[in-house]
Amino acid sequence: MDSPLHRYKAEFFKTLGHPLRLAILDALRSGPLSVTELQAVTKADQSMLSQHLSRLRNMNFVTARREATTIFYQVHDQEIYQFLDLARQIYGRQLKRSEDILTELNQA
Amino acid sequence: MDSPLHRYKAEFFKTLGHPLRLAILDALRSGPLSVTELQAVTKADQSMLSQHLSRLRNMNFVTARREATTIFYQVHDQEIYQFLDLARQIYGRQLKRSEDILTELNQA
DNA sequence: TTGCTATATTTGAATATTCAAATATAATAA
DNA sequence: TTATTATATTTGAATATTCAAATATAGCAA
Repeated sequence: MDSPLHRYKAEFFKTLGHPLRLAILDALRSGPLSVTELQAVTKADQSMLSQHLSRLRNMNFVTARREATTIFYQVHDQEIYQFLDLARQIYGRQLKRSEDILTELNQA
Repeated sequence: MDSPLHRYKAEFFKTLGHPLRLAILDALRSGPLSVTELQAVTKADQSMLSQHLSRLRNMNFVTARREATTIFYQVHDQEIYQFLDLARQIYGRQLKRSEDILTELNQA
């Protein structure tokens, strides 16, 4: 049952499984940004950013376009934000569950 | 911009970033299953399954209940399936893009 | 051409994850 | 009690990921 589909899907989620990559996607919510701008927003250094952008590119989360010497990144599919927001709702509820368990523990 | 929220969110996605863990969640779509049943469905061995179930438990993707000596797992929040299906749509489109690029390459 | 700016890639060490095997625990039955 | 079944945890080696530093490339201007 470890199908190629599950393997691909796992790669998809792994690509999202890094704080900086999530920060990059968040930064691109309001439109394309250059790498320099992303450096400013995310506080990550050039090499880090470039490596993580590369992974996001490979999974087609973002696309890049060159304008002279500057490269602008943008998300490939805006629906990713609907998806990320749904994720937030779900882990919000999962977090709440952890809190509930902690509360119970403290009361006992 | 590497906030605790991005770190938590990354953990959430990382937990989904494994083929067996995705297979487990898929297997639980139609209702709770025991570990033995999950072994049969996923073809994974006992120890593997237990370890991955443990990660899914830690992130509250699943809950376990004991019935005599058998332990049944179920998903904690059914909405996870809506979420996984949305993921499929998105990576479906992302895959399509890769295919398009390949087609272009072959034509050139 | 040289030099400069923006970005990408390579490299190797540090760290984290996975896997398989062995061992541990918990409930029950004999 | 001992044995059995179902599941969980620990351990260490194999593998993958991350990070930081160094190096490479691409476009442009002087």
